[in-house]
Amino acid sequence: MDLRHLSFRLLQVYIQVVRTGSISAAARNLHLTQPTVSLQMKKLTETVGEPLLEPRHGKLATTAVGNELYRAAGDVMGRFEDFGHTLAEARQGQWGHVKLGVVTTAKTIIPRILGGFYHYRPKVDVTLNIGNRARVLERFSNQEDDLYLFSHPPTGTHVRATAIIRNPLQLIAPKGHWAAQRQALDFSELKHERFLMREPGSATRMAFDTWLSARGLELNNTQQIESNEVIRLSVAEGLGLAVLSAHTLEEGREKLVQLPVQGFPLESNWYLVSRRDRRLSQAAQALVHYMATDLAKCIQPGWVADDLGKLLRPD
Amino acid sequence: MDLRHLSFRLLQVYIQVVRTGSISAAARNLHLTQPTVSLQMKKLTETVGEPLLEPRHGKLATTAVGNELYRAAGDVMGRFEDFGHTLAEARQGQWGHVKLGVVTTAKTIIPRILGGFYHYRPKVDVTLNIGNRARVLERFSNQEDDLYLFSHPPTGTHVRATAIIRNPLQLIAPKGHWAAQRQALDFSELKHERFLMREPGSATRMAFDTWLSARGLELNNTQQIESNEVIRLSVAEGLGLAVLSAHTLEEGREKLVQLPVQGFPLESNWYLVSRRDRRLSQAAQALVHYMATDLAKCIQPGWVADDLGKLLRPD
DNA sequence: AATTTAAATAGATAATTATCTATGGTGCTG
DNA sequence: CAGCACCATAGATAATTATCTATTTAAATT
Repeated sequence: MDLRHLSFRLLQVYIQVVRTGSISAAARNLHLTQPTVSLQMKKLTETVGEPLLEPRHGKLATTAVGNELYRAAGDVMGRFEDFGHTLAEARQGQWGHVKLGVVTTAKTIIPRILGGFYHYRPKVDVTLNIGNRARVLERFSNQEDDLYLFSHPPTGTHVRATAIIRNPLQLIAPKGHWAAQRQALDFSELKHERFLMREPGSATRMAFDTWLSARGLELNNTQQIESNEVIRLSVAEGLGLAVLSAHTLEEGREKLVQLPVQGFPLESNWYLVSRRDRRLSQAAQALVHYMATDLAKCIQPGWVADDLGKLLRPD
Repeated sequence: MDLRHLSFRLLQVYIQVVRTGSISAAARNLHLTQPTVSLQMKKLTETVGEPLLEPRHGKLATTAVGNELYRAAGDVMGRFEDFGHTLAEARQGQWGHVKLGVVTTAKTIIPRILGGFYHYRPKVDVTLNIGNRARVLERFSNQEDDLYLFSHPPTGTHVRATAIIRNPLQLIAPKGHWAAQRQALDFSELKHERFLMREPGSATRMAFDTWLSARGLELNNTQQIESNEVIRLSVAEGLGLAVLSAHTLEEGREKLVQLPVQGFPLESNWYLVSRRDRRLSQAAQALVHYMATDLAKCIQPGWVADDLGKLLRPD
């Protein structure tokens, strides 16, 4: 038997014929004409190579082989019905995978977002890829993930970026630092202090550098450290000052103070980034939707960006 | 999703693509060209309405939906492979149903034949319909069974009948009957005896009547009894003489004698009958084949008809 | 025997499929 | 950067399918 030319439709028709025991009745049920069904049965019989139906007591009944085929056909249709249901769920984003590329800085808020999302769509599987900006950028250009979280989104026409979470960059000093006594400070007063900074290319560093150069300022005592945590601890130990995302200061802030320098905290945001040239899976769309509507439930309300609705508006 | 236009072939191709992770490789395996497969994947994707494949690490990998489809496709193909095997068995007549219509007289040998056949083809299911000649004839004309066993097959061009078992009709008398003393008898000497006979239309009766009228003989003392067993017992009790199939005399012959009348036993046969206008199922062919080759194993060899080979020769 | 119902066959057609060759784009690899 | 391997698209065609209407044949019922 050559299965190739068997189609699901044919099996569907066959099942109807067997169930009704009549070609005409099957035709009526399927909104076909009687000859159509008759012909299809003929073709099916030829494909199988054995008689499938025989008249018995005025109805068509299956032969032994026909009955086996009926069972096989039923199993097969049932299996594909299941698939259809699964598919429908996937269509609604009930179900599926999302791959998320995240820059290291953002890793502190991610767990709360995903925690909330898990309750919203328990069957959606999220794979998280955390890396420094360079690695995530590379993943972005290789299209390895569905969605990305950046502080400074890459540029390009195929990039779709929406600010979702505010990310104030604070200027911090160790508790007891001289500048902490002051009511107000101008940044120029700090230019001889030592600053602990992330590597160039990191979003925090970029924002700070931009701010500095816009004001024609230059620092002459800096040290590069590649981890926000280490920077935070180092500042606490009195090794210098730093500009850090407020999110990394959630804990262990007892030994730190925020300096009242004009212009700080620097306002920046985290952006949810996707590629315009790639269709988002329904599961990914569900995540976007969740962020647009329920982010405030899992993030301190003050940190949520102003216009989350933008996420849902096509552009 | 509309399953109708899904064909098994398409799923087969899809499975290859998923397994090899490459359209070109799948095409080679299936002896198709690469664009063919490419196009088919496109069509399949359209049918499902969701992306199924995505490039990953230089190969094509399934999406979540694609993977579900792959599993469904695998299940379905597996199911139909099973069916294929079942079908192959049925093709060899390993398997299936045979319906057999048998006249009452023959019921004594049927169990032995079917017993042997059961060992030959244990999975073939035989349904036996036993009736008097008239009922079996009716079944024959309604095509209710696959094969029939008659003493006098019906006539007609669409009837295919082959003698398979000899059926000598013996003239019997009660032990101690006057005629039993004689070395040889002429039938005319018995014409005043009472004869117990089956109803007109039964094969035994027909054979006897034919024999009588060929010789211009007529009986003037007959009684009709519709059962061979009752006739046999009645003869034993001295109620008269009878002509009976040797097969019905297997047991209880102590009180009977066979009269040495010229021309007896009447030679007749049982015929295996089928309809030329109806294809025999493989299972039925297996039964025919069994009779042609192994009948001697379950029937006393002297009773097997001469040319069983005729069963296997198409005509 | 007449009527009704169901199945098969014939004949037709528009749509679809399966398949090809040829070509263009993309992304690795030496 | 030239070459290769891979996928996608275009364009073409012969075969097949799905479907119809109309008719014939067969079976069942009055």
